[in-house]
Amino acid sequence: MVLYAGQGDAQRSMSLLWRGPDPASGSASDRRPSRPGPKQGLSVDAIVEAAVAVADEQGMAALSMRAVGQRLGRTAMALYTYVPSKAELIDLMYDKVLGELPAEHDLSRGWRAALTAWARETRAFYLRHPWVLQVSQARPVLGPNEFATLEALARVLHGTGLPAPVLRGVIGAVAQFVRGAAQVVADARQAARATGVGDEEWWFSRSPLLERHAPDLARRFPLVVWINQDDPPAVPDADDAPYLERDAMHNFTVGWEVLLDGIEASIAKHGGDQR
Amino acid sequence: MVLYAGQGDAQRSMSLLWRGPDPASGSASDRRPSRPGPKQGLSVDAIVEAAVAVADEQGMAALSMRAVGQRLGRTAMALYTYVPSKAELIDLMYDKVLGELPAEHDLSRGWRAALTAWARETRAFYLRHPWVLQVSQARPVLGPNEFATLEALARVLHGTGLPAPVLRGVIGAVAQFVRGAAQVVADARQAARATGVGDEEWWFSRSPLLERHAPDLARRFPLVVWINQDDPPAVPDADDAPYLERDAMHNFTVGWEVLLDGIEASIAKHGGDQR
DNA sequence: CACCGTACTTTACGCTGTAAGGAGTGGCAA
DNA sequence: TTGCCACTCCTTACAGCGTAAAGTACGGTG
Repeated sequence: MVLYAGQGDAQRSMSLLWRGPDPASGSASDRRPSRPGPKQGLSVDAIVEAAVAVADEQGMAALSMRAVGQRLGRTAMALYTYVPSKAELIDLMYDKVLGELPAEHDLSRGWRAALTAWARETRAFYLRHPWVLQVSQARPVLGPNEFATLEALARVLHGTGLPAPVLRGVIGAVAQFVRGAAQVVADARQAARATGVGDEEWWFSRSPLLERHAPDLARRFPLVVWINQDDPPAVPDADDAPYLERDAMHNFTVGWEVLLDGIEASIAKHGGDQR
Repeated sequence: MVLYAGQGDAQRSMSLLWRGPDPASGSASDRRPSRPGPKQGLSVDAIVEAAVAVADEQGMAALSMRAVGQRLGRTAMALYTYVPSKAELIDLMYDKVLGELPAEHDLSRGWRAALTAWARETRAFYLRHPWVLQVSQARPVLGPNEFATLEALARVLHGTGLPAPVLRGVIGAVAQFVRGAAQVVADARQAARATGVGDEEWWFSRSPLLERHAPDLARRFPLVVWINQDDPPAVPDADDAPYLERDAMHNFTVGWEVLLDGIEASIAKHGGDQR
C-alpha cells in the first residue's frame, strides 16, 4: 500500500483535534514541560477562538491569517508556530464550534418531537456560525465533536428501528435539508451585509427592470407567477423577520413536515420493530 | 422611494441576461450597427463560453479574469469591454448553463416518475458543472433560464393539486435535497483532484491515526459505528463508481424515496384535487 | 558564559479583481 | 484627404491573500 501526500499533515491534524484538556498552552502530547527560548505567548485554543470570532463577525471570506494574528496582537506568521496551515485551523474551528450542539435529546415524546428539536437547534447553530456552511462536506474532519453530533442525531433516529443502510440515507437527507435551508438564509444575510442593500430594496430596484426586459413573464412562466401568488402564512417564530427570511421560515416548516411524513412512511415500509 | 447602490449595475446585468439572439457580437439593444474604432474581436457569448469551460475544467477557484482572457488570447482587462465585472460574468455563466436543463417532462406516468426524472437530470447537471453549486442562492439572477427551470419543476408538481404556499415549500425541499446530494459528490471529486489523493487512500491513511488518538471510538460513539456496520447494497447506476460515490448514490436513492413518500402524504393532507 | 532551540518578525513571491492611463484602429464630418 | 474621437485592447499598479525563507531576540541548559 503506497502512502500518499497529506500523511504528515494528518498526523499533526489528528493530535491537534484530539488533544486533551489544555492546562496552559500547547498540546499535551508533543510538548515538553519546560523548554529553552521565550515563553509561548499564544496557544492553539486562543488562536482557534480568535479565528472563530473573526469568521463569526466578518464571514469566511474575511478569515485570513493576518486578521487572526492581528486580533491576538501578533503577525500572521506567528500562528504557524501553533498550527500547521490555514486548512488545519479551519478543521479545528469546525470541530470546536460543533461542541456547542447538544449531545442528548429528549426522546420521551417520540422521535418526531426529538428530531424537530434537533433540526431547530442545528438551524440556529448554522445561523450563529454561517461560515460552517462553507466547510467542505467531502471528507470528514474526524474530530471528537463531529463524531458526537453524528452520534446525537443517530440516537434520535435509532429508536425508529430502521435498518442501518436506510438510516444512513435518512440521516443524510435530514442533515442536508437543514443545511440547505440555513444556507439560503445565511447567503441572504451575507449579501445584505456585503452590498449594504436589504432584500426588500433589492427586489424593488430589480422588479421594474425585469418588467422592462421581460414584459411577457406571466405568459412565458405562468406557474412561477402562480406559485408566488400570495404571501406565506404567518409563522410563529418569525413575525419580525425580514422579507426573505419569513419566506424561508415558511418553506422550512413545510419542507420539514414533508420530510417527517416521508420518514414515517419509510418506517412503515422497512418495519420499525421498536418504539 | 430611495434607490440604493447596485442599481446601475443591475441595468447592465439585466440587458446582458435578456439580450436577444446574438447575430455577431455585442448586445442587440445598446449596440449600434456600425461604430468607429477597431472591430470587436470578442463577444459576450464567447467570453461566457470560455469562462464556463475554465470553471468546468479547473473549478470555480481557478476561474479568474486572467484565465478566461488567456483562453481567448487576450488579457484580463480586455473582458471589461464586454462584461462589467466578474460578478456579472458569473451570473451570465449560471443562466447560460441552466439552459441545458429540459423545459418539459413527461407527465404521462404520474408526478413521481416525472419528478424522479427531473431529479436525475438535475443531479447530473450539477456534477457536469460543479461550480454552479458555489453560486449564491440568496438572490436570484432573474435570467430567462432560471425562470425556465423553475417553471419546469413547478409544472411537474402542479398536477398534484397542492396549494401554492405548500408547493413552494415542497419545491424548495426537493431542490435543496438534490443540490445537497450533488454537493457532497462534487466536493469529494474536487478534493481528490486538488490533493491527488483518492477517497480510498485518504481513508486508509486516516484510519490508523484515528485508532491511535481515539482508541475508544466504539464505546463513545456506538451508533456511529452501528450505522456504518455494512456496505451499502449495490445501486444499479453506480457499480463502477468509486468508494464514496457509491455510498452517496445509495443515500440519494434512499433519501429520494423518503421525500417522495412525504410529498404523497402532503398531497393526502392538503387535498390533491387533480391527477 | 556560550550554546542553541524556540517565538516571533520581516521580507518576498505569485496569485487575485479591477482602476487608471496609454496606444493603435477606423468610421465619419469637414 | 485630413483630423477627430469613440472604441478595443494593452500595460502598469495597488492592496490583499497563504506561506516559504531568513533574521532577531529570548532564556533554559551545558
